[in-house]
Amino acid sequence: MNIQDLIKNATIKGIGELYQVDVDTIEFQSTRKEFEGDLTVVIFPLLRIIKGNPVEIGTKIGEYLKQNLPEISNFNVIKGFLNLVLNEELFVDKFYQLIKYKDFGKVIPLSSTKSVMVEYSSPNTNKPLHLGHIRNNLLGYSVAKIIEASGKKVIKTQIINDRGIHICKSMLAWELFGNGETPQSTGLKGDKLVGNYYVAFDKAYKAEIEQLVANGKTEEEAKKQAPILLKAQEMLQQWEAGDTHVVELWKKMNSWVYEGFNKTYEKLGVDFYKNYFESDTYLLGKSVVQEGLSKGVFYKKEDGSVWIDLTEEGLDEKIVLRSDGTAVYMTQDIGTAIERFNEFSLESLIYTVGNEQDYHFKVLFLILKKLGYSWADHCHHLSYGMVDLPSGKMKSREGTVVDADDLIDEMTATAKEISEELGKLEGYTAEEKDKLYSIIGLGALKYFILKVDPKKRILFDPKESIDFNGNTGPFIQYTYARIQSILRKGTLDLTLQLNDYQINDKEKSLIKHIQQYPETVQLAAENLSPALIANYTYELVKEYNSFYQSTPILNAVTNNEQHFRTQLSYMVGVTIKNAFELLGIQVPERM
RNA sequence: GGUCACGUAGCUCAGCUGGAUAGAGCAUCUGCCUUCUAAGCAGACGGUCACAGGUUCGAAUCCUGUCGUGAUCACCA
Repeated sequence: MNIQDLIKNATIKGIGELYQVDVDTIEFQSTRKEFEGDLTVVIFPLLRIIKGNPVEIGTKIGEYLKQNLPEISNFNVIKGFLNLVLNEELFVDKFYQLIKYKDFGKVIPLSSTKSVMVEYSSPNTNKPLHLGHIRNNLLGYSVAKIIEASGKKVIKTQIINDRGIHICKSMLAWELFGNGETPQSTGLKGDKLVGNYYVAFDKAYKAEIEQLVANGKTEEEAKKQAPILLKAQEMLQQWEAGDTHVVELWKKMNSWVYEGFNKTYEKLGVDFYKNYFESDTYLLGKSVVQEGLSKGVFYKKEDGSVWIDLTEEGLDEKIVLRSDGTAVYMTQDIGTAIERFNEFSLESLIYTVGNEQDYHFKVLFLILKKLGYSWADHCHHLSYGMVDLPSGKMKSREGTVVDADDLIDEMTATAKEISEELGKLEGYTAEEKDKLYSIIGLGALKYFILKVDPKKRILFDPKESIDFNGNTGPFIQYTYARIQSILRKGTLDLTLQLNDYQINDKEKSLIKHIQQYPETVQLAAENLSPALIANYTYELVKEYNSFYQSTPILNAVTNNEQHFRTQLSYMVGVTIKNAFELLGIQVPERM
């Protein structure tokens, strides 16, 4: 049990004894720095149960606790706040408990055999990944890690949108203008090559529209009648009919794309346990719709299309099956969700998808619930804001996207530039340096994105690139590297327990922070927010740096101080490493 | 127009279930490298928490309304 819980229980018991009342909720918080004390009891809420003056009540409780609990060495009352000063030995004891705990930061797995599925990335196969996907991937991956650390099994997955009109556009353009180009013949990454043809299609399409408009068509007509679009639509029909030539081409071009995606995923450091393909799932859900129809959850319109009426829930009517009997996006998602819960023993399912689909998921979960699936309440939409550029929204067709690979390379290059300027890496091989630049560059990028609350939009300015000072990944990595340097130079003995060691305020504060880590992980898992972990780590690092610079160097202090400081540094290092692992960020041994 | 999200320092962001005098970084200014890595530390400057009401011992936090920004309201995905 941690110190806080111990005191909490004792306080509740104490108040019960003192006033002969049942207390269930007591508000605790850690004492603010300006005041003396470690733990604060807020008296005000008690006034509802215990009549009287808050200061008097606080003093009475404080005196009682001081007399009866050896853990409490002193107390003071300011307004309605009872500040408890804890015995310092407690912190030292706690510290040695933490050091010995090998899986520090990880919650012991529950005996539950159920898993949490986290879906993220989910790209289309007609274009390369961009900055928006990066936010999605980092968020999804990190949340998966955090949930894992909170003691649950996690299944990471993506659903690849490998079928539809978009990929047909790329395929058609490749046939028309491609001259048989391949990733091998061009040296381009497969996803880049296919993306280029998507752009080529759009260019040709626009030219045709212009031509048609010049010939007297309205723009709307032109958009629908452009020959190249009609051909793409025809291709989609051929694909659905299983036309050998089209299917072969589709397989070939998609395989190029997957090769390219995998390289990007590898660079980003994300992975998946299972991939779903839309070409396999797009027919799912139709039978469920029939079932729902007979149950009266859905209804059929005159033209044969199937709908659900959600007006009672404050939403509107939503189509679930087209009049020609084919599936829509929603149908497919209903089917896929059911299949996933059947295939795996899932406790919950998390979709990492941008906030432009908030409405879609609200409806999806509601439909699943109406269909009678009790797990519908355990489906979550991990919604995140768009990543905007100073120039406005990213649009792949207009070439205003920030390409994922380019961005990663740029970050690495910036890391290199700054590192060289500082010249700390003399004596390292080129290979070691490159590895480090990549760790730092990616660390900067990942931290920059993850430290922001997922719900909020991010304004990303590629020109200003990313700061390496302040609340950034490299700053934290740097602190970690410095700690490793201390450990290399000093002697670290984790078995040495200094029970009579007198800790100072900064050491105490650091121990409090470290101790708080598992709670932060738990909280982050509940809120699906890596930002909590990121900001926690930054605060720890600030605290550590302040401690570190305010203390004399190691060989100028007593043996005991040396040992304790080395141990404390070690523990901060472990905490940083653990936290960054949950964010998918590597930490360097030196930098 | 309906619905949802967001609005905190010049800029980028924290602020957990309501608690004490609103917190960082960047930028600007002042100190600190013969000392374990100065990608650092200490300090100064900077706020009508969009606005107006309400709930209460107490509101940046909860509720209502207004304004601003964005998303969404397809037989697209």
